[in-house]
Amino acid sequence: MATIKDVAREANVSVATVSRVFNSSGPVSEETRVRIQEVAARLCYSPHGVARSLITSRTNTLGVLLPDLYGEFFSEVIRGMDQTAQRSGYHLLVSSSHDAKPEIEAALRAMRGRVDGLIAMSPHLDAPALVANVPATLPVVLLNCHVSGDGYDALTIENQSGAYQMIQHLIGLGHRSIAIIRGAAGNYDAEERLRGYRAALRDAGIDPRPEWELPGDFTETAGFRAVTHLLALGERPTAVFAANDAMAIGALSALRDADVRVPDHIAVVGFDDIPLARYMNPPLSSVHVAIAELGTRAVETVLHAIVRKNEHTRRHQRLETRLVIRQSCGARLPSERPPPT
Amino acid sequence: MATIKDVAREANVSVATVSRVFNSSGPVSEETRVRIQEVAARLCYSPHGVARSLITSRTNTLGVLLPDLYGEFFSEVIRGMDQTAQRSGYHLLVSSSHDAKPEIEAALRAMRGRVDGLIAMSPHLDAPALVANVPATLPVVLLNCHVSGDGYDALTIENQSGAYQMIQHLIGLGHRSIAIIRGAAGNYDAEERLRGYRAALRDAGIDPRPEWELPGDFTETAGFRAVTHLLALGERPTAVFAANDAMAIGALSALRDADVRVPDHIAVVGFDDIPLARYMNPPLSSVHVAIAELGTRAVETVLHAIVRKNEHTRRHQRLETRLVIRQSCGARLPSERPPPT
DNA sequence: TTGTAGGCGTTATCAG
DNA sequence: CTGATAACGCCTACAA
Repeated sequence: MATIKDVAREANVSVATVSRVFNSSGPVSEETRVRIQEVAARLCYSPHGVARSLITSRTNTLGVLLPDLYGEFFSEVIRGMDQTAQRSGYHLLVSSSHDAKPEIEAALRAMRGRVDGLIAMSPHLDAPALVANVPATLPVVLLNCHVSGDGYDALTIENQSGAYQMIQHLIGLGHRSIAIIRGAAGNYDAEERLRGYRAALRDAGIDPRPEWELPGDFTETAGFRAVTHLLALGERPTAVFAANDAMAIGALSALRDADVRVPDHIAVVGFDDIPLARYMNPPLSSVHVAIAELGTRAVETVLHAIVRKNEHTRRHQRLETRLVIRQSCGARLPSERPPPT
Repeated sequence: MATIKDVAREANVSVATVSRVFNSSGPVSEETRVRIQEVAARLCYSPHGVARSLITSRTNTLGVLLPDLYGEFFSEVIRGMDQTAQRSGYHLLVSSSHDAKPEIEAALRAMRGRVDGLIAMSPHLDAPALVANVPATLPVVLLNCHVSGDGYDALTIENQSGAYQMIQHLIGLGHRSIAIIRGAAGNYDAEERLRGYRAALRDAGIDPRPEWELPGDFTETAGFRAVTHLLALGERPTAVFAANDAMAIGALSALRDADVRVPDHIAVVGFDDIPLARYMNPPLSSVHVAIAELGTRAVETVLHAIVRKNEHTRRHQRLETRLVIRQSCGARLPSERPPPT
């Protein structure tokens, strides 16, 4: 590969001048500028990112640490991040599928010196682990994590109120026996959604039934199994709240196999409102989360911390949710159709 | 951040010795080794990746260029890539959502000097664009692209035979009027799947019906619209082949809305066999593609080209597909259940 | 407007 | 076993 020196030699100038034209960082006569650009084009020269990073100590790269996320949630959040990062000339260094703590810490260390900022979404991540494994000066945004204090920027979904509203909606439809398929153990979102579920029941004066709090892990299979288990129980709830849409889809599938009709015999609702939700049979009622927006906001926040370092104040942002009522919960509403555009 | 110099000074050794213990690249007495490690731990030192890259000219990073992919296909392919890359100590620099050619070329250039290899999945990418924008020495793997000659490693799905087999299966079930919902215009996979569809009809002596080759773009919405359009036509096919599962799901949704029963009134099949396919109502027959495996193979190939540079020979690999028959196509088979594990 | 030279943090090549 | 020292490719004062 051609280096800045090659270009300088060919164009009969110094490397400094070449650097100037590539960074617009100083006066260069029009004549030499075009000559240098021609030579550069001919030699297929473009600045070596790594070398540039070393001297400027900016990598134009954001680290993204993700857990073992499946399906549309993953792709949507990455899409949001990438689009926003690209607009500001940043790249994404992605490291995913981390579920064990030592693994995460290793990934964290491996990113050292390679990124200007970090977005970490990991249920197993806490402040001490961060302090020990990332330089204190590196801007970090915690995504859907437990946040302790305000040592870091944090961005979470309004899980609890979302779940609360959904359960409240079911109660409003007359349901009093409502099961939940819980998210992965130890997961922050899972815990908050469970909290919202419990609070809504309590506030409606409905006694909690531990046997109706079914374990899950956010996969379709878990939803399928939970419902299979549920149907084997003596008494059956009239509604099921899955802590995410993937599990709700698994639940729908199990109910269909058992010839239990939705929503006639049992109502099913989910959380996240992934794009597919509206195409389910029946269309799935869910708690809408702007997933791509979550990625966008995370990147915006970390970029702000990087670019406007001094005027940046750390804070905890929460992403609003809203109920999307379709047919799976039995509410009689004007049916929803895909967007006309 | 502490540098190698700081450690050297604190430990009363030269930087060379510190470098040796961190790279196990030379003899160091046990005594000084532990001393250096202690100092390094105390100072929270870890080698600066960028600086290391500059001298070793290895970044331990793979560039991944993706189009505007949606849903599970995207997440699965990234998962496969990341897992494989991690195992070999490589990172993934991801750049996605590229649909316009100039955009792709810019992304390509921006990766220069930042990656040891490149995996590019882009319908709009061709050999000249690559030659002009990436150093000739950079190992490149083309994913699901048109391949011209053997200038690059390439990895594609057996689209045509997969589609052929699926149509053949439908014909075997007695269908003779089969529509297709096509993939995005100009997309390589889309074209090949269409080719397989046409070939299967032709070989069965069935005349092609241009009005049953519906346009699509791989989204659920496109599948929904295509079916809506189809139902408005005078004559109606007895089976619909969607060029991917997302469109098949949209199709199912539209049929349900129109009270057309699947598979009784019309058969529906997809392509890709995304994890969700088996949870559809009815469970979706599809052409199975090992999506994560696609990512894995791509990374393995590019790593081979990097690590075993001299003994690497470029080639075109094709990923096998296989038919997964569930209920949406009306074949009477033992019903499939989610895996017991 | 242009050139010179120092240094970013490492590793690699020599000597000792 | 250990230590100087020269790269790696680039940016940036400072000098001309």
